[in-house]
Amino acid sequence: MQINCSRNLSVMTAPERIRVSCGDCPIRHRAVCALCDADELATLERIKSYRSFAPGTTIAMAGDDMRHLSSIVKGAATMSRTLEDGRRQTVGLLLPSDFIGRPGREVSPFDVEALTEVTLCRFERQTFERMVLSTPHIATRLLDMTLDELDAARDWAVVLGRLTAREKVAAFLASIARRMAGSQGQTGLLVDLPMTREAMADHLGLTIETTSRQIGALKRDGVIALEGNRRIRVPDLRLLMAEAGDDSDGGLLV
Amino acid sequence: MQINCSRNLSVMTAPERIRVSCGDCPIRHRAVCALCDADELATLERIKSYRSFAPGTTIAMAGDDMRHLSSIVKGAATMSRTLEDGRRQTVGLLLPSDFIGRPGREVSPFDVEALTEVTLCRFERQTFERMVLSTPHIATRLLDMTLDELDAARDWAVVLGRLTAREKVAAFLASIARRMAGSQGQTGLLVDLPMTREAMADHLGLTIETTSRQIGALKRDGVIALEGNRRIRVPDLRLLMAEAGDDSDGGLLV
DNA sequence: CGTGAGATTGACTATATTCAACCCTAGTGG
DNA sequence: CCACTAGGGTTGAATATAGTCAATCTCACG
Repeated sequence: MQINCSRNLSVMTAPERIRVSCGDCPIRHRAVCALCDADELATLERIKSYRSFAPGTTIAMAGDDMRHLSSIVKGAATMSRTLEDGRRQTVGLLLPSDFIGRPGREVSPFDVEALTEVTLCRFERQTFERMVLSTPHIATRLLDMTLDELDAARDWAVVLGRLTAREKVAAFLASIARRMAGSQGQTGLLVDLPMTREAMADHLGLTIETTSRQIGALKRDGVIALEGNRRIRVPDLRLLMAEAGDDSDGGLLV
Repeated sequence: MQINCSRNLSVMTAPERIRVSCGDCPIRHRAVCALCDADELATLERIKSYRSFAPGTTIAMAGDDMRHLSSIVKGAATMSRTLEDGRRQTVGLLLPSDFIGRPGREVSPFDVEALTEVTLCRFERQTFERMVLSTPHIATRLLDMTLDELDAARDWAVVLGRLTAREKVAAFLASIARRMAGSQGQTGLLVDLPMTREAMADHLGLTIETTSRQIGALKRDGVIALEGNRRIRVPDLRLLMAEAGDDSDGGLLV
């Protein structure tokens, strides 16, 4: 479990003990609490707790008891499954506002690992479950988020099942570009990749080598430019999306 | 769009006009209405309508307006996406009690096609949406079903991304065996396949030929036996599941 | 009995994997 | 200050797996 300083950790620090008021929360309007009114927010404020994880560390292992349900406030994590012989498949990329866990289940079906420094806003499971039952605003929002994730998971099935290696890589980069859109220079979109080639490969159902080769090919063809290993420039997002084998604008997101 | 009589349609009949009372409904305790009490059921009874589709026909096309949300009462259908160049990936196999559509969206993101004769129990979308908001029993059940489907979709991502062709076919047959478990003879489990090799291939991210070859290989190895093209006998389900590359009992279902 | 869709089989090919070597960069310690 | 190290990344050659193309089989149905 090496500590790789993705960007914001030049010195290894103890996890910061953040405590943000819900009103100032960066994911206030996108997370599971998005629809909550002032009263409901006050309740959440009382029962929430924060916890941080260093890059590369495990947030939950498949089979673990889930004592908490959480929202990602900051950072990126993966949800994955590993087969007995070591093959691994990432089944979800978790970004700020994404929800971890589900009401009514105590055991995590997947491994969850921090890619970068991750901050979670956590609720004790049973407390939250009670709150879901009594708070339609939360139940409704949770249903909506879950339906969105289901659509995304199904879109991803098309990527895994039918796209070529080049198309897979292009689809992934395009989806990251959309979700993590960095600075929009006149030279194009700057996108920080929150993960190694290995994590990308696990997400795409490819090997590291194939992933690397396809990134190289997209670079050679001018579809992307690299700025170090963890950052790409996308001169023309339309071009990148066209490489993803689906010219429509719908679908194909993580 | 050929009509292939999978099993129960020796003569092509006009779709039967069934009308079951909710109390007698075969999916009463598994569908979106599972938690409803007598009053709620009475309301559903008033607003529901039935519609049947012949095998091979289209229930909804990607991009279509969804005027209704439905539960599958009988039969099997697929949800799939087709790329411009014709590549197709099935993203979900729909069986009795499964729900089609989602509150809050007017347009279907996928094609939905009947594999066998399908009977739907339908609700006009906006009426149902209002009912979801006012009926926690429905909202709760819908959330639970959606979370289950999300888990299944993620499990399937592992199949698509990391299993070999043989493992994919075994995983699929095992999942069907579990969900459609037919008669449990002393010679093993009898499983009716509700689909052609092509539909299987589309579900597994393989070609027809590879799918056929792997079925042949599993047969030669005694893991399965064929009784015609649409029915298999599974002498030992554990053996079949072991072929699916995941020896655990969890996960790996459609 | 002829037809046609679905299924199987074979030969060849393309694509991604495997195995291995090597590069690059940042951090470490002499 | 510079050599050393290690993790991540890239590249090349050989290989395996699934795809493609084409022929053939099967069987329910007309």
